[in-house]
Amino acid sequence: MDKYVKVLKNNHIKITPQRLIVLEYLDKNCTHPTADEIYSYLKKKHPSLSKTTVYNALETLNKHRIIQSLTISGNELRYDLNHGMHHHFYCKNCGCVVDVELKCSNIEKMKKYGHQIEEIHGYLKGICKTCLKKRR
Amino acid sequence: MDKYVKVLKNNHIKITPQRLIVLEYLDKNCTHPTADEIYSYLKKKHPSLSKTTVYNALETLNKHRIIQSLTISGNELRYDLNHGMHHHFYCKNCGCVVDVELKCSNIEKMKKYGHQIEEIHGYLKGICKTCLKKRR
DNA sequence: TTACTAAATTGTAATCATTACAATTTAACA
DNA sequence: TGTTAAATTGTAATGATTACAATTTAGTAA
Ligand SMILES: [Mn+2]
Ligand SMILES: [Mn+2]
Ligand SMILES: [Zn+2]
Ligand SMILES: [Zn+2]
Repeated sequence: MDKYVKVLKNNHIKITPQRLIVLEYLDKNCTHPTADEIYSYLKKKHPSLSKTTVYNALETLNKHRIIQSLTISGNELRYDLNHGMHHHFYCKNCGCVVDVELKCSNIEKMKKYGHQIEEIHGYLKGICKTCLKKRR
Repeated sequence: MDKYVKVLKNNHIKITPQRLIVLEYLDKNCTHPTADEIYSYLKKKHPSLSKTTVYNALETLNKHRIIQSLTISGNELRYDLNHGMHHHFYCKNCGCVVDVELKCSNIEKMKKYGHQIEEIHGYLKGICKTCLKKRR
């Protein structure tokens, strides 16, 4: 059975071609794309796709914790397959978002505050390696 | 000399009443307000204040690292006086943003990636203590 | 396989935070 | 006190996201 069909089945999500291609796109593109980037790319091969459907699919996948949304860039959400806890770096110059593998020791310590923690996001911002080189 | 005047002077920022009241508001309100919350409150005592001016003041203060902007809630920026590194908790139920004092050991480790780090944000999301109690 | 139905998709319009811009005002300095 | 570059103001534009109603479809059961 198809890998992505299985993911949706396991989460009791109705299987639709639109959800499958959005999920596949996020699985194969680790660029933390925006909804519009996902839409624009998929629209080429699937002209009947609606942007609203992309938003709906992302919301559904997010609710089931299959993907996560990143608020790192401020003016638009970015999406990421939920493959274990990791942090992110955002380049203020080129806008790229890349993974940063850092252990986070804060989860345990948070218990004392009494809030119920459901998500942890570590966002680092600055100028990426590539942009730094170009500036010389 | 007034405390806030001094802050602007030290940063070579032209002193205007609008910048002063925005800065004072953020100093006295640790609620991580949005631009609109700041504007709506100040507008009452300063009817000639423009929302654009609030945005401009926030941008200027942010550029000089006197304040920081938080992208934690996704659909709007929140602002915070820059009083040392600290993390934030966002309640998905009531929308509140509160400080979380956690040491972050990740700054040193980031050097290996080669990116130039200018900001570090730790965002925790879930349901706050108060909302948890109300749900029982 | 077919018919049914709740849910998903689609396209368009609305919302809302933020930014752009041009006219007016003002802080800083000589 | 006069000058001027910068700041403020009000309005219009932008752009991501959401609301909504009409249409289509996935899943189920006869
Ligand atoms: Mn990632
Ligand atoms: Mn804070
Ligand atoms: Zn870059
Ligand atoms: Zn709450």
